[in-house]
Amino acid sequence: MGQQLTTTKTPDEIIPSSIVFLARALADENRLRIIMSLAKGEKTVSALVEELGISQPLASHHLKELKRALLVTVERSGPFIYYELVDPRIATIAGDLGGLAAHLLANRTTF
Amino acid sequence: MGQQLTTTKTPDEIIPSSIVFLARALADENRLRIIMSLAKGEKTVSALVEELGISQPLASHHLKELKRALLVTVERSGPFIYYELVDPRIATIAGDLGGLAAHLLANRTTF
DNA sequence: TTTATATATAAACAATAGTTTATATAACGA
DNA sequence: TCGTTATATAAACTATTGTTTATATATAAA
Repeated sequence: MGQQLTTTKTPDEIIPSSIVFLARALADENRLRIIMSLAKGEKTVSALVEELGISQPLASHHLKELKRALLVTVERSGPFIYYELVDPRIATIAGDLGGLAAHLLANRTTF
Repeated sequence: MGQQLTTTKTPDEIIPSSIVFLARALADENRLRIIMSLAKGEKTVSALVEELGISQPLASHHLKELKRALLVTVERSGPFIYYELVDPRIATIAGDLGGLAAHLLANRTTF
């Protein structure tokens, strides 16, 4: 178990695949909203479920993917499980993508 | 035809979906390699096909997706069609993701 | 014109990924 | 230990996406 991220590859091969790996984490609206929410501080699953209006199993599923992508850490406190962003840079990068998207949309010629 | 990116939505809804839209463009290894290659200058389809070692229809397919994501522009010159990155920031952001990925991998506790 | 080259498109298929529903596990208070 | 709450997991289903194969279109040279 646990996705193999490193093998015997040249940097040219390693880097693209690890970029793709993180980009995938941002490429789903529910995961992105989880990331943005966690950027404001650690949260329990139920807090995310309520805030985002998604089902509990769906939240757990996406949190597991974010863990697989090394983006979140998990900590239990009694019956609650807190998820926390490992590195806030992922939210910054998401913001950069949003800025670029806004720029591309504003300057696009074709509809 | 042409994906609807803007509707009557609040910024909270527009921004996530446009981020997801661009993140998807980076979330495939072949598209990412096309972006990285175009970051070094405009290229014809055949040049990309040769450089990346992918089939011509596959290259055309991914280039069409990048065009849909507003990331590339197209220009014909004789029988050749040149693709060019609209904004180099997409490559910068990809690089940022790579830097973060390297950091996450270096600092990860679980395998 | 015909032929060759460059690219796009369409159809079929394969593979991934997201979602729901149902159920299991873990913690804790009564 | 029983019931309740919080979360995870598994299975089934659906939807989306990537790839190949075959064919169409466009340009230009012979």
